[in-house]
Amino acid sequence: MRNVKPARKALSELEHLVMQFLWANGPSSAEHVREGLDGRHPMKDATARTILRRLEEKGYASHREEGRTYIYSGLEQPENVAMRAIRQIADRFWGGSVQALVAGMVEQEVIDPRELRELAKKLERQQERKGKSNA
Amino acid sequence: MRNVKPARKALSELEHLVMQFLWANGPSSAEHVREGLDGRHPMKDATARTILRRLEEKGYASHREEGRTYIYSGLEQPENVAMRAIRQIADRFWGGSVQALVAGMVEQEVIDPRELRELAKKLERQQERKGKSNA
DNA sequence: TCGTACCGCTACAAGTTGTAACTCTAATCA
DNA sequence: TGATTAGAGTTACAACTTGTAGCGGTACGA
Repeated sequence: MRNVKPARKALSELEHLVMQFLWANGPSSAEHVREGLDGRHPMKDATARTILRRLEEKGYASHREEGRTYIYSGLEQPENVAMRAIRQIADRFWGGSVQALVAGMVEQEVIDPRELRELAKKLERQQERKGKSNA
Repeated sequence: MRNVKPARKALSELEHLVMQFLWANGPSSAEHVREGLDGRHPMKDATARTILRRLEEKGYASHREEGRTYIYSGLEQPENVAMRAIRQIADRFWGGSVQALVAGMVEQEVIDPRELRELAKKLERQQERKGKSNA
């Protein structure tokens, strides 16, 4: 029964957007975030701060103080967060089987099997290299 | 830009559980659902009916009347619903690239590349057979 | 010293979620 | 036929989430 994950609270749309910003731009102040998202989602500075605070509460981000400014950064890599989401889907729809999930993707024509095989081959080679290098 | 999906409302935990029941057991009455989930999630019949009604409102289920009883069934296959979720993840984390998502799965060791290649091969053969049969 | 930048605290309306009572009606049983 | 019952519709409601932000305090720079 795989490691019991703390079922972290899910991210809302806006929280997600902010996380994406943090992931893309690295540690940032609230003002930096607000400014950076101004094109996509304008908001007041107070709003940006609220979102960042909530992200911290939910365990997705943390801050350090730099002078009087809070600099927020993502606690996890996006891949990690994504994988939790994927595993949840596998759990809910295929009793946790990731193989079944991938098979579903092919059946539903979300990915082409030929393409998938090519990709797998490439990834396999990559992993072999990695395996050798840190053996 | 793939067919524009109506961004269907997401399923809550309990709604999901009920959908799983419908998928696993086929068309069912409210009482049947309540009874079937009694071990996992006990609830009153009124609650079961509310959930089923909401599922219908959200477009996940529909009912037909059998005598005075409503028989609910899932409108979509679970695979479809799952795929929407997966695509959303791909969108959010990899700009929509399903390949990148799969690569992420390998990197995060959610699936083994060797295993993936085997699976891909099998699926490819399957698809070829299918292609031939309904050509 | 005074404005400004930035923080914490608090709020709030709208929506979601789980839970269910209450009511009405048609079939059912005595 | 009158009473019971099963199952539907309607309505409610508290807790929580989400987006949005005001307000007040404070430290720092001019």
